[in-house]
Amino acid sequence: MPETAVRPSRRDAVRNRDELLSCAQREIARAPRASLATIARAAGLTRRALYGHFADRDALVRAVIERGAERFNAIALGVSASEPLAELTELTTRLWQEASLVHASAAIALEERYLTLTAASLAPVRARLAAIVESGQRTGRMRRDISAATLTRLIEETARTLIVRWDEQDAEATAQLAVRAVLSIAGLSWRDVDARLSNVDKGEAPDAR
Amino acid sequence: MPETAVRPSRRDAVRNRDELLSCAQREIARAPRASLATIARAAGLTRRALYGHFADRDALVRAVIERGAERFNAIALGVSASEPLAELTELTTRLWQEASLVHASAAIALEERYLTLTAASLAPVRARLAAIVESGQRTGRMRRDISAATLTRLIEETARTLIVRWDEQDAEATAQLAVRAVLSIAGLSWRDVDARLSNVDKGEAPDAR
DNA sequence: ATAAAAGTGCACATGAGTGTGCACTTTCTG
DNA sequence: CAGAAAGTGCACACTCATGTGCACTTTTAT
Repeated sequence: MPETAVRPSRRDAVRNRDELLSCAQREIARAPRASLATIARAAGLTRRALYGHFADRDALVRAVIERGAERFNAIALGVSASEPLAELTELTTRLWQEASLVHASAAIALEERYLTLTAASLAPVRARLAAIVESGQRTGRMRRDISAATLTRLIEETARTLIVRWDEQDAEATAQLAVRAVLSIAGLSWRDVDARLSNVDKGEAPDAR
Repeated sequence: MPETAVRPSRRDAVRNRDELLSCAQREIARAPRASLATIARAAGLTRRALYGHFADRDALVRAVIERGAERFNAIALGVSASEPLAELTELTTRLWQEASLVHASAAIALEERYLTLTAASLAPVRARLAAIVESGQRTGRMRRDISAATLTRLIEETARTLIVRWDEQDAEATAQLAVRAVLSIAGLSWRDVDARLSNVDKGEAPDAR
């Protein structure tokens, strides 16, 4: 046998590594400058033990970003509906359910240092959204006064804003608010938005004007 | 004569204090944790000299926030038009011109520590916007599927997002993009938005739907 | 021109956070 | 059970930023 994997490493270590990532996610979302001591303590470990899992703070943060992006991308790829506006609605709603995970990525995304990594990690989501927007504009369901690229970015930022800067208690209501905002940005009048959210999945819905 | 103002203080000192505030504004906007050394150097002064103007970092930051809010509020109070949507358009456009000042306030506003001060300092702007929204909903020109308070906040956040997170070169185009986004959030369909921005100030414009 | 105000340069104390070394204990896993 | 992996506790060196003291020079206003 080759010398690969002398010992497969213990299971509790894997659990602890996972716990560290989860806690880092939460703590960093709460305060982007959360110290390693805080994170380790939250995971029930010592600061010293953390260094057994991650070389340094940078390695930990990158792992957190990639981990968040992973679930994010999975959701984006899983979304599909008969029509662009329905897809946009579903995408926004689904991502909302992962808001707790998103918070971290969003908070870190602002840091100049990790901007490149974040952008790269979230490429699949962005690509999916871009496809939806393109299809929406082509079929006349989304606004055409703004270029596809700009509109994609605008929708992305609007969703991010709602996710990051809305600490309301009523998650249900806020999620719907996000959908309303996104659909409005997409070009729909508020009456169309309202109608669309009243009769869910009624198949062929009215397009943008 | 009473002992008030033994020496009226030098003029260059006033200039330097002003320069410090401007640079602090810019540097903090660029990196919220900018060190006092960086700020002082940008103002052509020594870190030590900075302490001659402000007791500590906290005092400097508060002064920056209040300074930014001041111009902001002045603009908000100066805006008036015949009709709510026109007012909203003008408010967004005007605030855009002060974007460089806004950047700082926005960056600092995220800091838990100064959130109270920021909110208080910007109260006039918020009040003005709230009045516009209320009037817009009452006259049927703005959406009614979202409460006035929530819609006010939503518009505010949308504008902030566009201002903070858009580093494009073409300021003109971006400013118009902000207006389009804000009007869309207000409830207009994209065709109405587009029509409104084509014939500027045509007096009586179509309302929402 | 002159005295106070403003700014410089340095030194120093402080505090928080990072990353590492090392001896020791706990906990899995085969 | 035995031994390696994982974690603990503590000490240490290092960096970066803040805030202050003090002697000295430059600038401004009268």
